Amino acid sequence: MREPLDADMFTGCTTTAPLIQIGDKWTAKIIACLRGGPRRFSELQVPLRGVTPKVLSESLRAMRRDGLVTRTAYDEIPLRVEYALTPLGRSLLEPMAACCAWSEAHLPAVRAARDASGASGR
Amino acid sequence: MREPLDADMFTGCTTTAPLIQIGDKWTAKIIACLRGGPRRFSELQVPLRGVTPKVLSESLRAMRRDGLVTRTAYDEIPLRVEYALTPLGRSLLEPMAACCAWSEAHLPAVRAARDASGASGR
DNA sequence: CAGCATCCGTTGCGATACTG
DNA sequence: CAGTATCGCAACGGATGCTG
Repeated sequence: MREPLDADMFTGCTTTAPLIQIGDKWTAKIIACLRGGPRRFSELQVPLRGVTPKVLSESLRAMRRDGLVTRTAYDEIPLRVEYALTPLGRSLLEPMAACCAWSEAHLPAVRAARDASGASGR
Repeated sequence: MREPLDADMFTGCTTTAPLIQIGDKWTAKIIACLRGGPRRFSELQVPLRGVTPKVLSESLRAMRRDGLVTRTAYDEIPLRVEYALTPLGRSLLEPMAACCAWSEAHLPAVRAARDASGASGR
């Protein structure tokens, strides 16, 4: 007989803590965008189609607070601000790569399973 | 000069597709719970503190549809139903382990960064 | 026991308009 | 250019009660 699940299985789980929000809509993509070096605010808006300045700004502020990115403002006209990954933020690229590899390898299977069960949507 | 970001950088990105919801509140934990073998509905509710039957049921149904878990009902009194990982679902344990490893390694740094910027909350 | 139905609060996200 | 301020919706998750 298998042992019962521990009721406190996740109480101390660091991953549980709502500390880093890479599960939200944009954070992971922002990190991917910054992979090749610093980027400007408006540069980020291009691949992140449809992100509004407000939301992008919120995401970046949260990431700064968590030490994932840095913000550097240059005194120029017009204004220039660049965001870059910190070493901490860069370290996130590894687990992200693992997730992307899984997706590429197994997403067809997921798609097939979905098509199989309840042929039309559901 | 760095090349500009591709506007279509994420348009074909499989990870972008809202196909698998391991980023939601419960899916990843359910997978972790099923790691050691099949579990009953009520067994899952124990470590997943505070999950309501409705939400757990919804999550499990979505996971079944995506081919991550199987559901087996036994004709007994009282009712018994067991959920188990499919090979596909089990394969998710790998990237999940990578994410957990990152958390354990770097979450103290995140916490420190957060404490440093805006000492009290914010 | 294993769920489904209904209602409801919170939150994330987006649209739009405006400022340094 | 790089944001902030306001508004509003829709989706997710939770609470409660009922059924096979």
